[in-house]
Amino acid sequence: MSLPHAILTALLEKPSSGLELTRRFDRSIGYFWSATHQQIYRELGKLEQAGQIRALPSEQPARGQKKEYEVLPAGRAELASWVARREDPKTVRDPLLLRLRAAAVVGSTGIREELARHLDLHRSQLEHYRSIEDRDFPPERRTAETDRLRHLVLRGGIELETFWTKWLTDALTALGPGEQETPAP
Amino acid sequence: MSLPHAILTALLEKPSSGLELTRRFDRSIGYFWSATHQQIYRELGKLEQAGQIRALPSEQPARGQKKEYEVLPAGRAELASWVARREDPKTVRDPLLLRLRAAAVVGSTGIREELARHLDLHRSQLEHYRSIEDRDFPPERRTAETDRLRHLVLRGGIELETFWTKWLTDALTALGPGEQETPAP
DNA sequence: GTGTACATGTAAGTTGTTACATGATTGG
DNA sequence: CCAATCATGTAACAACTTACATGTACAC
Repeated sequence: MSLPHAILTALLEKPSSGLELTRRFDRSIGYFWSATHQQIYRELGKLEQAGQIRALPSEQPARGQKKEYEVLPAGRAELASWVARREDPKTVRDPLLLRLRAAAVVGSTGIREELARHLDLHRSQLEHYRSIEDRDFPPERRTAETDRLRHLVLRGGIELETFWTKWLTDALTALGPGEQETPAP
Repeated sequence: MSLPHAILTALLEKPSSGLELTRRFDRSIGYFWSATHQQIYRELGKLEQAGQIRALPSEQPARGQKKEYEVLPAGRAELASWVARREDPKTVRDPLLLRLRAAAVVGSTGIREELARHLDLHRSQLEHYRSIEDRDFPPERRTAETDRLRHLVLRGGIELETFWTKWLTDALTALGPGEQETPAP
């Protein structure tokens, strides 16, 4: 139940069309809640029907024509109530950890390369977050409530990627350099 | 595409019935890939049809009767190939980070309590993982390949929970003690 | 005119969630 | 016998994924 709220947040930050939202879900807000354009268009339709957003008045509401949305008071109220809601952390589902556990049973052939590849990906994501932090959150911009909150979210991303790079580095060390034996069938 | 592989791994570790699997998905393997009993029964049916597992011979294959499964060679092969497969880390979807970002727009009323609650949950999960580490992975049990891999997975859980407790502690400090102002509508 | 980027959408399938249904076994 | 627990399952829905369809605008 988070996608509609992600969209409401994005639209409050700046009214947008479906495709603009899609692009913003590929950076910024999408770092914490990803979505494809199909999900977004469908959800925009639902939110409009529910009276939480509306399309900005324009001449041609046709296919292929840009359609901008803005949040209505009902949408803002729903978002505020969601922010205050209690919701337990969702149970973890991590394919890489699971694969390592499977490797403990069927043998770890080929998994070293995969770990190294993931390490690269997480390292570059970490660098990317750090450059955003340098650009958008210099020390003097960390006093206003809004900026403090946004910076906290980014810190979450930075520390999460830091965790992954550290754990993957440790894992590669623990696995050792060479080929691993395969447990007998 | 990870649930079938989680089940294959669990069944290789120990042949089980659907309900036993469900219980193991509530601890151990479920710490990295959670699933409900409905998902598990459905997937067991599919895996059996695909010839990757089979029900151990027994008299009554009736409703209400326990049915144990074991992995067939085809299942083990599929699991091994999945372990060696490349798969990018899935894009992040974290409701709590998203909620904080929404709070930056509509105001953070009530979110402090929620962060404190999550901190408690992550702290106790961390303690739980640590007790498992003490029990199952004393230093002398970290030399065999299988044990090293399983320990790595657990370390992943431990460091992930460490990240959350640290970030949540920082977040509560940054938010300060009192009520937060609400941005004007 | 046509290829490319922009922009919105449909359709089908898989995975995950929630609620409920049914039968077997056992302790009191 | 009856309640509680064990055990397997159905059904309906919601969320997400993948592939494709359609139309507009504009540079060449």
